[in-house]
Amino acid sequence: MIRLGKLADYGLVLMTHIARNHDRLLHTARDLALESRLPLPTVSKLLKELLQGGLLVSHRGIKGGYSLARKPREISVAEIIAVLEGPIALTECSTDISGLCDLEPCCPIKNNQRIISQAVSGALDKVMLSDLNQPLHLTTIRNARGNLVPAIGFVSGRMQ
Amino acid sequence: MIRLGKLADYGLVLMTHIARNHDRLLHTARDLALESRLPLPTVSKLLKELLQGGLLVSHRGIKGGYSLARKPREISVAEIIAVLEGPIALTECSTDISGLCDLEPCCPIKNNQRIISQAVSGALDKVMLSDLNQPLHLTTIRNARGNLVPAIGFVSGRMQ
DNA sequence: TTAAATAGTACTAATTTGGTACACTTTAAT
DNA sequence: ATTAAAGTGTACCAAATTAGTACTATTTAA
Repeated sequence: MIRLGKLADYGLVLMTHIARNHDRLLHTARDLALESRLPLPTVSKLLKELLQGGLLVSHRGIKGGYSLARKPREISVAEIIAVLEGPIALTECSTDISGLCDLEPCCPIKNNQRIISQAVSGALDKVMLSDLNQPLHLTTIRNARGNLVPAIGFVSGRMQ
Repeated sequence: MIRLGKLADYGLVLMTHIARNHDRLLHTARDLALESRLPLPTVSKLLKELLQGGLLVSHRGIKGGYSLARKPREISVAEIIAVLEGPIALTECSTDISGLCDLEPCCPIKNNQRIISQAVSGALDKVMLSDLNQPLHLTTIRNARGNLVPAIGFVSGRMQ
């Protein structure tokens, strides 16, 4: 399974929550922890990282809190994941940093792995935070080979 | 970083190698280990799993070995990963198996997470094993927002 | 019959990840 | 000025996952 760490998952939860309630100016770590049912230390840690990643802005001191640095439709899922888990890459080989792989000078599939990574990151670049707020509904259909493939559509009601 | 385990990475290496040399009828675990510079026990383990996943066929006994179950252009990277690491899903919530998440009955972003997972798996469904053999070349260009995005093109020479 | 190969199971070690604790800084309200 | 509520930074520990290895059984061409 291609895995996204729990922390990145939580981060998506928090960002979605802030985006969904963007009428509220500031969100404190405490409130977000309560509302998302996540432990406060973890929430604090995540908000800190999202701040450092430039996805949130903060106000310190009493009556402080966090809010989105940009509009929900201008923040991609890829960015959120990149901030919390580093650049999206499936293997060390596929990052831009050299010297991590001892086979590097002669590795014949290095570029191919990059292609795979970029396919993933390209897909996640297109999913914006605002998309996560919309009541999208996922169904599956069968393609020519008989495999189940996803189909995304809108539903009329607001999901809870 | 969205991570693919080392073993799945190795698996891609092995599959690519077999696809590249599909003129050779059978590939023994020993040969593949030598050629890929991977430890034999690990290679054996992977080939076994790829066999059980229906991606390889095997011939037992002396003069035995493995070969592809289908043509390289009919095996997707998504399938290989799914065989080695289970169904592609970024979090437990996004698999089809219910009951893994205690927030499930009221989790407002469950479907959204599915969408994210499907974006990834949809992207990897389109990358076939045969694509990994082609001398594709990856470059980056800047998009409207000034971010680097991937661009894939063909190169004239065969890379080694 | 033998040797070379795959097939299956179980275990151990290493790494990564998740989570927590604690001390420091900032700032609105009193 | 003081206080209390909030964010900020660092360091550390525990748990879960993953990687890797060893060993045994089975199959089959020569």
